[in-house]
Amino acid sequence: MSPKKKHFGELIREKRTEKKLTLRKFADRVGLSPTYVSQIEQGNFAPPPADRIRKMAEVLEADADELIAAAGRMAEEVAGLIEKRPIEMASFLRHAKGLTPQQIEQLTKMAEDMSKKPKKD
Amino acid sequence: MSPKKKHFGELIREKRTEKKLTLRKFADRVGLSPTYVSQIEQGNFAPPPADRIRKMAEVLEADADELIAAAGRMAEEVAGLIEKRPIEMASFLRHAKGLTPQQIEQLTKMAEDMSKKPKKD
DNA sequence: TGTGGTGTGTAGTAAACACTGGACAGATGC
DNA sequence: GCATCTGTCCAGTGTTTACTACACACCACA
Repeated sequence: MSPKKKHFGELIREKRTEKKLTLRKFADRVGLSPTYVSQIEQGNFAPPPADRIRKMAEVLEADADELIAAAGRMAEEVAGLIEKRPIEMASFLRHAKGLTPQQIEQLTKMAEDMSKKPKKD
Repeated sequence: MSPKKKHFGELIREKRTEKKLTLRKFADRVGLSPTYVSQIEQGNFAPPPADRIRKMAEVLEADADELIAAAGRMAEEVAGLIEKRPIEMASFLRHAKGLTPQQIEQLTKMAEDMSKKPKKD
């Protein structure tokens, strides 16, 4: 249905070669072994935890969210954001689950406005 | 600062004794060993995964979200809700992070309305 | 022809997670 | 006195996670 969704490994391999980075160099800068990175790029190993992915994004000068999303690791990335109001956030997410990206963005703007002027003026 | 926040273990022990359930009976119905439950209630073991907690809530006829929140396990509970639009949801959560419960509830209502009539009428 | 640089396959590992079993001590009832 | 029910302590275990080391094969090019 969709245009052949590529997995996390393919994605970083692509970004890495674009940056003309060798696997060893890349692994070294991220702080991982070449073996591990190789296996991840091939899709044999699962993507690393979200914080490692952020480091990867930094080295590759890529968008961290895109990589984290491709890795299916967004939940752990946002864990810290919901822990202050977990119940209300859970309720929100259940209702917002089926919305389109545009609708979610609209809600994001509203949230932004709300935090600018906490009282209703 | 706050009124002596009680941890997950204390909470289920409270609910369990309210329901006049013995530790063994409770553990049995949830499908866990008494040892394990005992340690959790004392706070020696970490709370179990979110799905176990939901089972506990069911047995105790308690609110699952409250227990999951107390366990600090809400992230894994909502993981499935964000995986469809992870990037947009992450962006939302970053902006909504500091809001009050009332404000979040307001946004939840808006989300609810949006899913009722997806087109703007 | 060999030296250096590329990625890869196999095997293993340390630590964390999610538990369990069995022995036990203290109170309760007969 | 003893059986039974309560929760607890200690030690151990299987599984998963997040990796690593080493040996290897391939290619370039001097």
